[in-house]
Amino acid sequence: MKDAGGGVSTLRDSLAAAMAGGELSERHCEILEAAAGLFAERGYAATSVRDIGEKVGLLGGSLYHYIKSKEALFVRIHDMALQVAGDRIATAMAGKTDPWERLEAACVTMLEIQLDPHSLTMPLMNDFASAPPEIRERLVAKRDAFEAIFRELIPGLPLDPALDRGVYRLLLLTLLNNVSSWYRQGGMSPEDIGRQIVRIFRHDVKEKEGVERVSPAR
Amino acid sequence: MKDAGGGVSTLRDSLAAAMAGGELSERHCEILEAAAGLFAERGYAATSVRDIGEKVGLLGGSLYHYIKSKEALFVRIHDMALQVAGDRIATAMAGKTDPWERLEAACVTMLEIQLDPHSLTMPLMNDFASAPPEIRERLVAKRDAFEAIFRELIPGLPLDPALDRGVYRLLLLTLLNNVSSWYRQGGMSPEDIGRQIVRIFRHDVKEKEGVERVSPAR
DNA sequence: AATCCTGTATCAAACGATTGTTACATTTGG
DNA sequence: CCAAATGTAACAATCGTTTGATACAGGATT
Repeated sequence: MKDAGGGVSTLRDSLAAAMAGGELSERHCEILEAAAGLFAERGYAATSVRDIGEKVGLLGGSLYHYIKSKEALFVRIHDMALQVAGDRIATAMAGKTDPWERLEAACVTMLEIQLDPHSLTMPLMNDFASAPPEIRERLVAKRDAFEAIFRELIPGLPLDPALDRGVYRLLLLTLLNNVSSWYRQGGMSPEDIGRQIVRIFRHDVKEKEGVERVSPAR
Repeated sequence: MKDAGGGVSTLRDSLAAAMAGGELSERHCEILEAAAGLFAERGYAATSVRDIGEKVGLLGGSLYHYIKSKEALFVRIHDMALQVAGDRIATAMAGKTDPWERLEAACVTMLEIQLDPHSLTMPLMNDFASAPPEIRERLVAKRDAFEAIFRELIPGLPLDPALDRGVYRLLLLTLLNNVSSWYRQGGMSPEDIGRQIVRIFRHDVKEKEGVERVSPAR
């Protein structure tokens, strides 16, 4: 797999790195990871601190020597997940120049992250609903920053002008964020699904006849 | 009596009809409607019975002369919303024969339902996560039945064979179900968005030249 | 070597708040 | 005056969180 420079490719990797750097104890890692899984699985409101504790073999109250609050824990996980995802997508796109290829790389990578059962991270990108309004603000802001990747990617596409680029971007992101709701292992691979999505979303501008155009790769 | 040809078009209408039919008291209606709004807004786990009571001007406990339990309330709302949506989409498609037109009618109608601030209904179609596992089963089953509309619609499309019809359907439904997460009033209309979606998803099979093709035998 | 000290990690138990729910009393309208 | 509608008040459970005690490690002191 791609291991570019710093090579952080999953939440777990990121946690391991932070651990090696001495910023995080092993237990701290376990807790973040367990919490990430539960939040992703059942949502913020439906996940109790005691649930998280049980998953790492601690009492609920014992977690508070590692976390400041449940909210802070959630926010932290969310931030880390976005960071990891952003980095990984960026490195996946690096090198590619063809706009559609770049888009495909971004989509496939995003799906690989979200659908990897071991990375248990990003499904919480859509859990804003059950989170307290105060932290929701923060989450939305961070996610918007993350989505800047796509905001920069899409203007470069030779897209059929009949399509509104604004909704186009929103629809694509909506899709990438929610495939996790029906994806089951054993069927199509994240890569296959990503390619299908790009195939659906690929509508090249119609080339006018008589206009020379060096067509990119294909 | 619900006449499929005539006019149940929102959850509120459906409630009004049930009220007129004597099946539901007015208060009962208010409660269902308020609950629908809150469930849609914050999810199942993050909505308390007292919240619902407050919205209709009652104490939490007082609701229990109208509902059996919070779970039953949720299931009921979910079922009604699906019923209403199914009926409305069916009537919107009635009459149309062209496959793409039928698809567009279904998509636009689905979005109109989900994005209508007065119908406050269907966003809970994706709130399975925070609902107790027992009722989740039931919800999934009902939703699958609802989605049969699309399962029947898509085989009729003259679709580019490079696209897998299975994921195609899933992706389309994912989109329709989640536009509500970013839709804000004042921008594009639900109809506009629906049309954009169909435009993106429209990939006709390439007709081979010289091959006569009559309407698909079936 | 035995003792003390300090800090971390964990548990046990409880706090007050909130949850879904119920039993009973009270109001209200016909 | 009765029945439906609503309030009052509490139940046990669970929530996030805090407190205080306990166990155990290593380093410093005696």
